[in-house]
This record gives sequence, C-alpha cells and structure tokens, in this order.
Amino acid sequence: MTTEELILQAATRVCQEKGFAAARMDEIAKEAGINRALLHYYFRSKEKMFDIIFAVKFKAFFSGVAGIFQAEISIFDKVTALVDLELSVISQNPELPLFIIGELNRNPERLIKMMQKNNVNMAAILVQLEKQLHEEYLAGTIKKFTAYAFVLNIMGLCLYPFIAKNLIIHIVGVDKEKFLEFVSGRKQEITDFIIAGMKA
Amino acid sequence: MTTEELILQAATRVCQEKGFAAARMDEIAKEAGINRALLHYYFRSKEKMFDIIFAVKFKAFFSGVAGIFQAEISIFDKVTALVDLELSVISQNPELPLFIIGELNRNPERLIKMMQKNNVNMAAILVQLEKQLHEEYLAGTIKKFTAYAFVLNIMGLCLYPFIAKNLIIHIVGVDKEKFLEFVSGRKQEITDFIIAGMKA
DNA sequence: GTCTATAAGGTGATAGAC
DNA sequence: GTCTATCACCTTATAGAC
Repeated sequence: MTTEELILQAATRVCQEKGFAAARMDEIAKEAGINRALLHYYFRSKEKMFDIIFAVKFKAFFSGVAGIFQAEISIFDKVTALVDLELSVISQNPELPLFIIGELNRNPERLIKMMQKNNVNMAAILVQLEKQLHEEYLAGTIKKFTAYAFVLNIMGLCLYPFIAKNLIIHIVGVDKEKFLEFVSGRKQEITDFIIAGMKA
Repeated sequence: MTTEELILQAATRVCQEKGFAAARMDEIAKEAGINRALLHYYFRSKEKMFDIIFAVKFKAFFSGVAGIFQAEISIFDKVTALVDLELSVISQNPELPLFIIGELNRNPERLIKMMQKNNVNMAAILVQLEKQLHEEYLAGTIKKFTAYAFVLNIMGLCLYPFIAKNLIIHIVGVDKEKFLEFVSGRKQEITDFIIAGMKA
C-alpha cells in the first residue's frame, strides 16, 4: 500500500467517526503512523482531502440505486432489488449514511456537484417512478403511493437502523457486532414487510 | 424574556444546525445580540451550555415514547399512538433526531445518564414488548416480529424523512417547507403501512 | 449584568533540513 | 518523501473596568 492510500484510509476512518469539524489532522497522521506535514504534502489542505473522501463515499452510497430505480421491472422487484442492494452496501460500511447526511449541512454544493458528476438526475427518476406507481395502482396491484413515500419508506426501513446504531447500542446496552449482524440479516423480513404494506 | 433564555434559544439554534464541534461561541453571541463574554458569565463553558441544550432536546425526543411502549393496549394501538406522537413532536422540531444521533458519538455517557435521570429503562421495555409481540403472534393477529424489528420499523419510517431532510431537499430541489408539510402529513399513511405489513 | 481586552491553548498550514 | 520547527490564525475562557 502506498503512503497516499495509507493516509486516505486513516483519514476516512477519522472523518467518518468524527465528522469534518471535529476531525483533527493530527489524529489522522497518528492513525496513519506518519507526520502531520505529510498530510499536507499529499493533499494540500484538510478540505481537499475531505473532498476526495466524500467523493468515494458518495459513490458507494448512490452507485447502483439509480440503475434500479430506472430498470424496467415491476415495482415489487424494485423493492426487492433496492433492499438487497442497500443492506449489502451499508453492511460493509455502517457509518456511510450518517456520514453523508451529517456532512451535508456544511457544504450542500458539494453534493449537488457529485450528483451531476455521477449523472444522477433524481428529479427525473422520481417522475418516472411516479408514473410506474400510478400505473400499478390503476392495474390494482398496489395501493396509492407517491414516489416520495415509496423512496422514503424503503430508505427509512433499510438505513435508519444504521443511522441510529450508536443510539441503540448505548440505550439497550447491546453488542455492536451482534446488532450489525442482526440488522444486516433482515433483507427478507424488510422486503416482505414493504410488499405487504404496498399490496392492494 | 431573560438574557439567559435569549442566549439558550440562540445557542440551541446554532448547536442544532452545526453540531457541537462546529458551533462557535461567537456566532451564538451574535445570534443572541450580546457579547461573547456573557455566554461564559451565564454558562461557564461551551460544554456546560451544551449539556443544558442536550437535556432539553433529549426530553422532547423521548418523553411520551416510553409510556406508549409500556401501555396496556394492543400492538396496533401502540403503532398508531407511536406514529402519532413521533410525527407530532418531530414536526415541531425537525432537526431533533439528527441532533441527538449526531452528537451521540462525542459523548455517549451523557445519553446514558439522561436515560437514568428520566427513568427510561429501554432494555426492560424491549423485554415486555417482546412478550406482547409473541403473544399476539400466537393469537394469530400479527406475523412474527422481534421487539427490535418493531421499534426500528416504526422509527425508521417516522424519523428517516426528517433525518434525510437536507439530502432530499438538495437532491431533488424541493422546497423545505413543502417537504416538511408533506412528511408531517403522512400519519395515517405510515400507520396503515405498518399495520398492513404486520398483519398475519 | 454587560462590556473590552487579553490570556492560553489548540489547529491548519508552510519552510526548510535531510 | 519524510521529518522537525514554526508561523499565523482561530477559539475558548478569564480579568477587570463600568
């Protein structure tokens, strides 16, 4: 592993845990086992380093999701595919949702740029989704749902357990690994729950 | 309004928006229209001031919820009551969930102390809930659910839209007030969705 | 109670030796 | 490339006048 990769890995850990404002260049350097000045040699500034970290995490968070939304499959198949993808991706990276959401306030423009760069047009996706939901409603397969409700329900059920991970761990005093194992293993249960809730 | 209340109000706004690490005493002072030294006169330190803010917000977040969990009503009535309470409380304070969750990492002990101080024993609540869920499952009214799943599903569906508020606003370019109005108005829809998903 | 001035320490970033 | 030393700035907190 190159020094640059080593630093980036350490920086990712620290930034994800603490957030940009609370993350310290000194802590990142120590975590990487190198000197603080070397961080600036490779990345010039904290902000630029954070940009790179955010871009990687953003891709992990969104890649694949847009494709499923736009696929020509039934709405129930979309539910299954979305739950499967989200839980798979986030299980590998439990801090991801809170990191993205938490850092958003500080620099919303960054997110918008990322969306454009990755060719994700969420407004267009929602319009298309709205059409499909309406058609399936008319066909009698599902109850009436807006595209917003559809997305929020799926994301809420999949992501919230990871977002509230530390809250739950500390409140009920459960083991972190056990908890993550539990929420990651709920693919079928969540999928069934959503489909049962949507069926006409 | 006393100066102390004025400061606390300004401090709450800034801390909730920026988080502890990014919040600046100077910004709070300006927001309150007073001098920075006066903050320390009233609250001694940033940390102590934050303690007070957090305690108030914590109570708003948890008060009532424990009571519903422990009430002697059917599981469907609990769903209805919980969704109603959560959406009512959070609608009045959309930043609340992310604030509590986001600040947790920095000081988990604070949360544990709050739970004890407010006499909320979540572990005991979950045991009791588990019992009820099992009984209603045996009675044939609902599918099999763990207490964890029950709580996570409800909280995810109610809270996630507020947690991801800024993500959604920026991604789809929707108006903030419109969005909050929409998610706050989903009480019936979410309740129906959950009950449909749980029914045997 | 409220202010100005300032101390004390932390933090990102750079200079320059090796 | 990697280090030590250091600058320049920012932020919390206090001292002391009014």
